[in-house]
This record gives sequence, structure tokens and C-alpha cells, in this order.
Amino acid sequence: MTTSSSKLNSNSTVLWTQTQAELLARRDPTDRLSFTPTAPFPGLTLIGGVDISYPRNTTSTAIVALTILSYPSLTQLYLQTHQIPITEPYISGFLAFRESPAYLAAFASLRTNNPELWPQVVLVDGNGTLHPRRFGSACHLGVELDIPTIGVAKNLLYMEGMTVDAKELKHMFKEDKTLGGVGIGVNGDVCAMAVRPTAGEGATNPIFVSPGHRVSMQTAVELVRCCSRYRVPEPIRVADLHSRVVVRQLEEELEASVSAK
DNA sequence: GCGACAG
DNA sequence: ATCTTGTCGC
Repeated sequence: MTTSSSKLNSNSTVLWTQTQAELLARRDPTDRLSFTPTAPFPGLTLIGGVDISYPRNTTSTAIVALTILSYPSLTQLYLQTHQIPITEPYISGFLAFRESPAYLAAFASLRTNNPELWPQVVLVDGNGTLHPRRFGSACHLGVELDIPTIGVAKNLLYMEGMTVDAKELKHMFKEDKTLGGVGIGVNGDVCAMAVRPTAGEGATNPIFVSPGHRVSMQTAVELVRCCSRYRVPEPIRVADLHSRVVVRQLEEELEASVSAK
């Protein structure tokens, strides 16, 4: 008798759904911040960003990058990568179970080596409340660390009950050049904002911002706008670019070790 | 019914 | 996420 991997995945999914429900009970949807939750955010000086890049031809390991930028200058104060084992597959709606361990390792290192740079808010590459169970990876990391987080996704996660789809949104931003953002409702809740990328009126491909933990929708959007020079806000952009550089190095090392034997 | 599904 | 070149435009 054989055991199919899809069967294993669906079993994990049941447990993971339960875990998400438990952690959701600990999520704080309000502004519980160490700075004033209104632009230009007096008191805010340290903002974090995290992202993960995966090497081609390998599924067991990845590179996580954590960066800390000063605010409002967006100067890079810290940028560290870690090679982390990846044990779980990517399953839509359960991204945190794949990536959160890597994030936790990165933050553990920061706490040990540069505790003075512990961020006041963290931008996460993924969704917050824009999620089938209102608990995306940004919420997950936020609750685990009890740190304010904001989810920023480059693509729309489709789910039942959504008021708009990606194509409609693109149309709306194209039609109305002054449109800055569109609320994304799911079964009566506005759980995200499609935000027109900063850098002009011509851009029509939005980013999707949703609160993670200890941040309101309003504050999340405002803050993302305030640290965006390009489509992707700086903290995530810096982490993304650097993790990609390091992933290339890892790929070369892997190639070398193969040809060496 | 088919397709759409963060990274 | 990753595989991938040039190209149109500011």
C-alpha cells in the first residue's frame, strides 16, 4: 500500500487550520504601537522587512533576509541573511507554516546580536488579514513574536466572497488616475486595500496591503505608502534583493559541490 | 462546470 | 517562489 503525498498534505492542513484558529484569538487588530499611528509617524525610527528566496533545483533549503531601516530616512541599518532548512511545501492559505520558522530564526539572531535594532513594526512579504481564515503569514509572524506586522502581497490571493478580482482592480486604477486605493471586501469585512503603487499615475498594478498584528487597516496603508519609493515598499524590497543575491551564491556552491565529486 | 489561489 | 532577453519609455 502506498501513501500519497496529497493525503499527507491534507492531514497537515487540518492541523494547521486549527493552529491558525488558536493564534487568531491572540491577534490584536488595533494600533498597539510604540509610535504615533498617524503620518508622519512621530516616534517611529526602526522598521523591519523580511523575505525569502528559494534556490532552483533544491527544495530543502532557502535564504531568509531580515533588514532594519531607519525611519523616515529609510537608511539601511541592518541586513542579514540566513540559510534555513525548508521542511514544508507551499500550500495556498498556509504559507506561514513553510516560512515562519525561517523568519523566527532571523529574528532570534537579531535579538541576540543587535537587540537595540529590534523593529517597531515589520513588513512581511505576504498577506495579513487578506486570507481565507483572516490569518495570513503576516498575522502569524506578528502573533508569534508579538510584534506589529503588516502584510504586503504583490498578487491577489483569491478566496470566496471577494468583492473584486485582480482584473477589475487593474481596470479601476486605469480608468481613474486619481484613485489611490480600493478596499477589498470578503463577506462583509474589508480585510485589505489594493494600493496604487507609488511613483506616478500611470502605474495600474496594485499591491495588496492588510494588517498583520497590532496594526489597523488605516495605519497599515499609510505606513506602507510612507516607505515606498517603488512598487514594493523599501523594507521588503531590500530584503528581497539581498536574499536573491545570496541565493545565487548558494546555487553556485551547490553546483560546485556536485562537480567536485 | 471551469478557472481564479500570498510565496 | 523559480525558469528567462530584449525592449519600450521616463
